[in-house]
Amino acid sequence: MADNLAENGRKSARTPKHWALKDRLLAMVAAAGPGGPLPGERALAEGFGVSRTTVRKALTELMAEGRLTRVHGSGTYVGSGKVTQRLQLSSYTEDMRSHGLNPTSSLLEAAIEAAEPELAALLAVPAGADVLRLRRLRSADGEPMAIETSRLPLTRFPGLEARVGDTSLYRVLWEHYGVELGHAEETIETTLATPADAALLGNEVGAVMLRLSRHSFDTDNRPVEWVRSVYRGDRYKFVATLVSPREVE
Amino acid sequence: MADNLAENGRKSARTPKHWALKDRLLAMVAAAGPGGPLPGERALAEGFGVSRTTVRKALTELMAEGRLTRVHGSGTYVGSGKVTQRLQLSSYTEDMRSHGLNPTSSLLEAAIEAAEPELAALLAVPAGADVLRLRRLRSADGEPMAIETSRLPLTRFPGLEARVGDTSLYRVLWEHYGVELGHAEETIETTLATPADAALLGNEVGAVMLRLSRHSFDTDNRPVEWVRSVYRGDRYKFVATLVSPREVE
DNA sequence: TAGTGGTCTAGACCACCCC
DNA sequence: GGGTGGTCTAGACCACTAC
Repeated sequence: MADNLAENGRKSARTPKHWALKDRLLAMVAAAGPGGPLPGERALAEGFGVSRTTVRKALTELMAEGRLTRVHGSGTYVGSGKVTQRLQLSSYTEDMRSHGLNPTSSLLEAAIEAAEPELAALLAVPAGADVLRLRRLRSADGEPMAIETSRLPLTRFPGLEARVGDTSLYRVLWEHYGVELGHAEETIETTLATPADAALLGNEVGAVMLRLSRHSFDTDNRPVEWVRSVYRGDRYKFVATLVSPREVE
Repeated sequence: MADNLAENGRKSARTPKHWALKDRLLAMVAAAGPGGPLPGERALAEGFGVSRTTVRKALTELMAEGRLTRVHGSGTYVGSGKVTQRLQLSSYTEDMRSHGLNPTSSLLEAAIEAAEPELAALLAVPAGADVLRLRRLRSADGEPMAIETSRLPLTRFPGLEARVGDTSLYRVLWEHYGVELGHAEETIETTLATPADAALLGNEVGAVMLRLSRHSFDTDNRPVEWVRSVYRGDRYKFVATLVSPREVE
């Protein structure tokens, strides 16, 4: 068996210099240990006999893989690996705590907007209806991790804008409106950090990100929120439990 | 409310030239229409009055976002957007068909290996036990989309290596071994295309990819397979349905 | 063979951090 | 001020495609 190997040699797996460099850099990463510093880019370029551009390309890739972090005026350091977050109907706070991290969340913005037609359809309100837009910066152990923008229909949750603060949004929904989440549709894709993302997350523009879009429904199947989040691709992975259709019933 | 805006101006959202370029390129994309060609990189550089390096950086980002595809000796073309795949215990084939795409799958490799300790633990077999490794290239409408590597315990499925072919693996498991999948744990994260990935997928080395790792169990809760896949980040997004713990019971 | 994208270089200048 | 990362340039050469 195993010899329809799809033309092994022909489309040769060429290894660019920047890719090969990664192995040598990884050795330095191992030597430096967690959080340890690497030599500067100019020193690396000279040491490896390549251009600084090539070194930077290799470093950028290692950063995207979560092996390194770069701090602008300061230096390049060994990264702290990825955190696994479960895709579930629970709060960010609980989730981080279960990983032994200290989660914080700062409200960047809370504003009322008129629903665009698309958003209106998602939230089952008339176009132009009042919608509360919440924008949060999520951090863990002081490091910015994700930016999350939620939209909720104020027609269903009158006065909600005055009740959002540091407490869990889902708790507010339950205690003040008797609403409990039943299910959600969550989409995951890759995206790149915009200048605004990069400024908030201490990232580079164009850094690899994971974009999640969540459409949540209550136990009566009515839409509750529409959330778009970007998570640092070098710090996060997500895990979901899939069940057989027969098991759900 | 809404004025703990986290120092709006200070960490200024600088917009690099390559990022600004994207808007102008996007206009050309809209004009060219689906599949249409863009001018060559040298022409773009001259036209926009920037270096070819900067043009390439912008093009690379647009490619990562699925707006463009580049073909080596040929040119740059308007991309075809992302396909949404549902995270569920179903076959790739069924999933693609439901999107009106014509899925194909070629077996790159089928080999027997001795289970490393980690893999052995995942498959609940003794270390060193025979494991069948299957490597497939998944395509849709002729375009390579994903590389999938599955490992199954041959101790549980004797003779499986002779039964894998073009039929669905899950069908073989059911018809010959009476095994049906019950649930799976699926992890999603970003990664970059290795030289081998790039050669198979017609990609660039370092292109943004989605890595999925699936650990599948049968209806008796015994592990059935361990699968690692890489999907082109510019072509795929995934969607999962989340249910409240109370609903599952 | 001519044109396209893919890789790499050497060097410049800017923005930021730390002393 | 001196060092670090971030951006950009102009140009060279290679690999691949199309003719």
